[in-house]
Amino acid sequence: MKVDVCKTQQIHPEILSKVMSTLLIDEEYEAMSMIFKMLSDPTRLKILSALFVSEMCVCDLQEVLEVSQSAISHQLSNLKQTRLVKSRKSGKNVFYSLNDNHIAQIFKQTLEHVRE
Amino acid sequence: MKVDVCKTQQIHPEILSKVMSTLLIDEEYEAMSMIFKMLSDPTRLKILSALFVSEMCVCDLQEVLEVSQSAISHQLSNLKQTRLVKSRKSGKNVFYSLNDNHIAQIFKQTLEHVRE
DNA sequence: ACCTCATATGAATATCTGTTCATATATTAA
DNA sequence: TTAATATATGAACAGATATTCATATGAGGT
Repeated sequence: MKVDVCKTQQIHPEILSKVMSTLLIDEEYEAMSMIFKMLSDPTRLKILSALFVSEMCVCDLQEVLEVSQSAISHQLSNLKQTRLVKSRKSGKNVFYSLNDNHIAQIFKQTLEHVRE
Repeated sequence: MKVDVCKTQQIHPEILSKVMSTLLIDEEYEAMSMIFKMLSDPTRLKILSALFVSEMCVCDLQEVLEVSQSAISHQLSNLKQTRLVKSRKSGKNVFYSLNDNHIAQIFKQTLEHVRE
């Protein structure tokens, strides 16, 4: 049985120590991956990019996206739980809006990349 | 059976048209979500943040991360297929490095957000 | 040629994710 | 109160994903 361990160990000690010293703590990687996960679905991306323009109620979002009301509600729930959006009630409607300044920048930067 | 369609339609026509005109094409959302998906896993994030510092061979990466060689190889393969990293062979080693300038910026921006 | 080390890869598996369907809740109008 | 609209939500299901395990490939060293 082959053991899954690098035998040589530390082929490049200088690089290793340099890299080790710049690594983040696990909690930071977890937190970042959570945000990226929220951005990794086209439906949620569309919702967010709509909200960049204006706050919107679910019904309006339904007109803009081509997705069922239920699917939109579920995704809004995800976005809210991770604090990317917030909501306010007004009569029968619930209006959602961005809860995060950084997201638009991250979005923009990635769009630039994609368009290259 | 309840039909999943908003009856009122266009509660806020001004907002709707404004939002519609700024929406991207589906291919762009797909492409962006692909990139974010690559950033949405802690193992891949660690790999990328190590590569920000220096190119590295798989064996070195294994020292830095606490993940099996196989898992690292699989993830490097994913990162390579989506063009986030590139590789070069040197003897028994394969060195991986970043293939994308934007990624570091996106990473940095998200880290700032997380640390707020 | 043989052995060893570094890396890759296919299959299997467990977990996670997004959508749908059905239904619940809540607000307003009649 | 009853009906209708807007939104939320739980369960079920299909598809995606990350890891592991076993093994394959490939390059050097002896």
